[in-house]
Amino acid sequence: MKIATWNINSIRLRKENVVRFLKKENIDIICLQETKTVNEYFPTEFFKTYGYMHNFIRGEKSYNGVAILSKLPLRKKSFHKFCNLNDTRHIKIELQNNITIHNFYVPAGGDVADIKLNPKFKHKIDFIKEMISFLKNESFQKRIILGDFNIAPFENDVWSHKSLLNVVSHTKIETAYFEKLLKQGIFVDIVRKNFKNQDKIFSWWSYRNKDWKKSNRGRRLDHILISKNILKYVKNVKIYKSVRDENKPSDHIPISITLET
DNA sequence: ATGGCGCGGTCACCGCGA
Repeated sequence: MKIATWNINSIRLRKENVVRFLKKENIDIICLQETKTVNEYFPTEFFKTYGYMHNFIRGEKSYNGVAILSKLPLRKKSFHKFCNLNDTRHIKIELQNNITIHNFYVPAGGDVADIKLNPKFKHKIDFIKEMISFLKNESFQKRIILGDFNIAPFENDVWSHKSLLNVVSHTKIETAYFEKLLKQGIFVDIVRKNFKNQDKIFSWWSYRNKDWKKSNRGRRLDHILISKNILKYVKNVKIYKSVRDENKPSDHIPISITLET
């Protein structure tokens, strides 16, 4: 079973890119973020023609939006309204093998890393705090927590640790909460675990660089965390850097894990 | 030190991303 996560930055604009990736990599379940459309405009039927018969889609106009498209049956579809808002930043599904998947789109947090000065940063911090308590309260499930967390947690998850310490996504406030999430949820950062600590790993490169590959000012903002009780099922982890080179790409790239249950 | 680009939409400017 191969599961991927990808911040697609508009599903309507990039549905062909998604299909190309799904076919090439033989993905069973794709979890998308920033779909940026209401459910009625989501290309649900289009993905069914490629075998993704099962889905859980939760979108809104223009902003946010999460979706899970699957070849395998989904059961117990649900979502939680984080920060008591109606924005579309979370869905949860359960598979027939009892593994649950949470798909998250965490708020970006604006420019100023101060909850008193910047309501967007406060929203981000409140969201993560609630994520920690929400996930802690789900007991003893086999879980995969994935999506765009908008946090680059470790030194080699950014192109320059020094330059980004005061930049939202890599501040100590955020990275400490990420580590708290791992600890309290008893989660493994399976992507980081598959690399050496000193390896630079990125999942996002800004559109604003002339040559993203040459400047390589990336960050690892997208994550796949797994509960420790399914660590033994993990057979492979992949990051698809070449996808950033496609025509009209998303600024994020997909990541996948392969499980044998 | 700043700005760079790209998305959707009350659509040519604006809010937002990070």
